[in-house]
Amino acid sequence: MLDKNKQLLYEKQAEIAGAIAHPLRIAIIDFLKDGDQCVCDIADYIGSERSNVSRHLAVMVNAGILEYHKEGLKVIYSLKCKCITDFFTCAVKVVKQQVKENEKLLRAI
Amino acid sequence: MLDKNKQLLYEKQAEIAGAIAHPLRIAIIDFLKDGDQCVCDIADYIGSERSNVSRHLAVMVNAGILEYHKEGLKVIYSLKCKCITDFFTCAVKVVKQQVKENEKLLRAI
DNA sequence: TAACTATGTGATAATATACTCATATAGTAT
DNA sequence: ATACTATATGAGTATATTATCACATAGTTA
Repeated sequence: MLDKNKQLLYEKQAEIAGAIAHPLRIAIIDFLKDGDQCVCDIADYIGSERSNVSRHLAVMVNAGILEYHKEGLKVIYSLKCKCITDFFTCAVKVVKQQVKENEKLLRAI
Repeated sequence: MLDKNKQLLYEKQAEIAGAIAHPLRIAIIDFLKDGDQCVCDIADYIGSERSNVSRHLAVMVNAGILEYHKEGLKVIYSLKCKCITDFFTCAVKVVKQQVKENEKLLRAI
């Protein structure tokens, strides 16, 4: 059975996974991988409203995967833990595996 | 700007992250790490209804991170891609970092 | 000070997720 | 065939997430 401590860790980990679990947030993480960016540049890049981007950023800061600092009017966001990109490496593997299976299926038709 | 293909990949990756983003599902993944299991044993382990567990399993199969095979009445689930545990390694790092920061904060009071 | 720019937040509506209970399905055993 | 066990699913409710708009805040510049 699950003990309380493990459960607590699972909740925290679920929050972190949840903070990644959105196409726009993944786009943001992928963008920040190549360097820190302010909200307006992120918004331009992913093509969404600043208020919306601001909220998505807040979700990720809250989960502990992003950090930020202010520069004048701008707020610059950056990845707090580069290891987060390991997830993407795995996710790509999973997607490739699925594509392979779909190809097999297609050939069987 | 984001191109269509990247956007498609981001959506798929978000689905995978979403399939991890629940305490019970993380508990299940952690449980399956040590060996394949049937629904009823998973349900007993995490302490939730079988119907609920069945749905959580379906989410993960759908996202491509679990697979299953039938053995008589039982359905045995297993991790499809061990690399999924890399995410947990990173998540633990993130959590530890947060704890450290909280300790700093505490000492400042 | 006034106008401006970047960011964040409250309120709302739309949508998605999660859990529960009852029921369906499929395989097993008597 | 009947009763049983494991699993999955439909329906309903409760809750959470997301996007949008309007507005608030904070720093900048004229």
